[in-house]
Amino acid sequence: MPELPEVETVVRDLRPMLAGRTVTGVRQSKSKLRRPWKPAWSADATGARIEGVRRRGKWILIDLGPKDPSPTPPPGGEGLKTKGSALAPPSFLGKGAGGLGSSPLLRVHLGMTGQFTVVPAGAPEPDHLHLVFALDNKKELRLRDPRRFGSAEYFANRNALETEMNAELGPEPFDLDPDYFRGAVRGTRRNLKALLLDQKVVAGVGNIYADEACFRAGLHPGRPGKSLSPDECDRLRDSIEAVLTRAIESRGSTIRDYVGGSGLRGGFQNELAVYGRADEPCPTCETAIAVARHAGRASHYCPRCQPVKSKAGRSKVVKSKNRAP
DNA sequence: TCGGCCCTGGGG
DNA sequence: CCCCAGGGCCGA
Repeated sequence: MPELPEVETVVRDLRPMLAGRTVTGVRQSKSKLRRPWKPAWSADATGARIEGVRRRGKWILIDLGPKDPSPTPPPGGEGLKTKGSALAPPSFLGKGAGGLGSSPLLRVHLGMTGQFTVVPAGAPEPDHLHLVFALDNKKELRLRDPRRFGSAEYFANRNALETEMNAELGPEPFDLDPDYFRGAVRGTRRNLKALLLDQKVVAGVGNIYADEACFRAGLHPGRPGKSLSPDECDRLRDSIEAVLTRAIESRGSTIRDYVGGSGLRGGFQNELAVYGRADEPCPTCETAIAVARHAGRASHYCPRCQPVKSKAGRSKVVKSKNRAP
């Protein structure tokens, strides 16, 4: 479900609702998410003030401040014991010692069907509700995920996690350096679809927007990266940016489960050119949209606007008829 | 590099 | 019943 535009929408929705709030409690369901929320984290997060909400690739990051920011800090400093579970004492690195820059944070991934929303406390509970963060304003932040491919985790050291994530994730699509991108694409025989889905090449693109970007660029998703000209790489880079930007403006695509942070569905599903439109007419030339399998995922493309481009004679001849209109 | 797997639910 | 689905991770 959630690719960059959807995650960005959730983040933008949540930010004003969460910033400055305090987590007053956490509760979880029995069924486990892909990366299980450890019970001890509930105590860690309780009492924390939410400083901000961010996104990195398809990950949601919720920055937490030091616990107990109340106007009357206990003299002993470490006096505050969390209620309930005293398991797994949190071992912070330099936390509280005057802002050493290693505050904790929550990291959430929505997987395929995750929903991360703020609702009034006590609102009817849907099924597949996995985590609930109670807030100090009679609202709660809920993580629901039917397929349970999503995750929520607590990290004591924000900087350490960011370093780790930056080692595993490529650049954000809006910061793509043309030279970097040309090199990443032209330096491999992997096809475009696989490249775009690889979070290490570009962070945040998923199946929907990979197909949409290839369409906008007029490139067949099965093309090997090394077969692209520098110019085609630039076109692809521009297309990625354009598609994601437009999708964010429409609050993402709701194929089935996706909703933003306030529970609203997206709108970009109505503007998709090829994704999910097998056999329907290409918006540009009316040719029936085709589906193929690349990198284990379905690729949707227009056989005419996105030719396989037989360079130097092999492969199939795509051009045959004179014209279609 | 790729297939399989992790899950649940919806559609044919 | 079977197959499919926005993602990521693991091992062959």
